[in-house]
Amino acid sequence: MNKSETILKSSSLSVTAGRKRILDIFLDANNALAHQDIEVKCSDKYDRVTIYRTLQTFLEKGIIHNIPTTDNSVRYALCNEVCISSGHHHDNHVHFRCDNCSKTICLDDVSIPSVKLPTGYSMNEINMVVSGICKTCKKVKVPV
Amino acid sequence: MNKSETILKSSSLSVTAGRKRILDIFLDANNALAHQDIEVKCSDKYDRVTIYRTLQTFLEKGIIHNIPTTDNSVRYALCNEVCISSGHHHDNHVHFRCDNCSKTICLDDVSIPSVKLPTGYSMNEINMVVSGICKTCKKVKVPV
DNA sequence: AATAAGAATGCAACTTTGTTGCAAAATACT
DNA sequence: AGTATTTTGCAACAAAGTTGCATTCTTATT
Repeated sequence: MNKSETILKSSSLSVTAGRKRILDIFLDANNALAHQDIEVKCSDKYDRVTIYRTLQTFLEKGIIHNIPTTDNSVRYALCNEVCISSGHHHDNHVHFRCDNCSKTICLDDVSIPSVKLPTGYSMNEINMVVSGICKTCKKVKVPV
Repeated sequence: MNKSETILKSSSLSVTAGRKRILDIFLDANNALAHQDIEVKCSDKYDRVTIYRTLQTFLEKGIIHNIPTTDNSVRYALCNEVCISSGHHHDNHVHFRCDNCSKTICLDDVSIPSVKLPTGYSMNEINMVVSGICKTCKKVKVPV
């Protein structure tokens, strides 16, 4: 039993070829993916609608989490083990979006600092997205 | 000369009825607005396309800034005075999204704490969105 | 292993959202 | 006021997302 299958079972989801494929795409990716990215990789085999529904299901089960963007293309990334097993989100890490290659990645080791909200506000989730130049692009494009 | 007109002129934009109207909508609003919100309020008078182009222009001129979301509906909010006059963004405040009323607001007084990125990453912008229950909703829905 | 119940998928049709080119209208400049 | 320049609205289109339903696949049970 491979990894994707294990994850699906532990989330009490039925194991289907489509779900395994999409999950594998996430497992292979080293960055967050938009719906479109996934569609490009497997729309020949699986319907667009299936991809929408699968992402929705994965979100609900806490297999993936979404990362807000300012360009109307929400990105999704695998949750870490703790998150998946507990069934709800413990994503307390910062996300990084590269201005050059446009990739979005989870900075699993950088946790979101706490903030104090004004009186009357109660906090549920925090999201933090930093943009800039990523490690890989910095190496390539040596600043003048 | 009213406020919207002043802002447009100081951003060296030609003053048109549509731009004034959209800017007034922002000035009246106490929360961030999605394209859709604006469309609802004035699509009878101004074309959808005009709204898209106007928001784009306002963004470029630094009159508004956008707030990332996880629901594919980017929201826009007025920038503060400093930001508008300087022509580029100094939005260093936290945004709050209420899970109950879905309104997104700028917490102008809460500034985004700094984070240390891993070696090799350089920072450009930071975005922070906190979700939870806002002041107004808290008052209304007394927790059991 | 066969089967039946339930879940997931694909398809079609549709709605909503966003984009582009171009002619008409409005604005700003002198 | 007249003209160059911008902005707008329209039309047509492209892309993104949703819904209902019939078919296929999974899973649990015998």
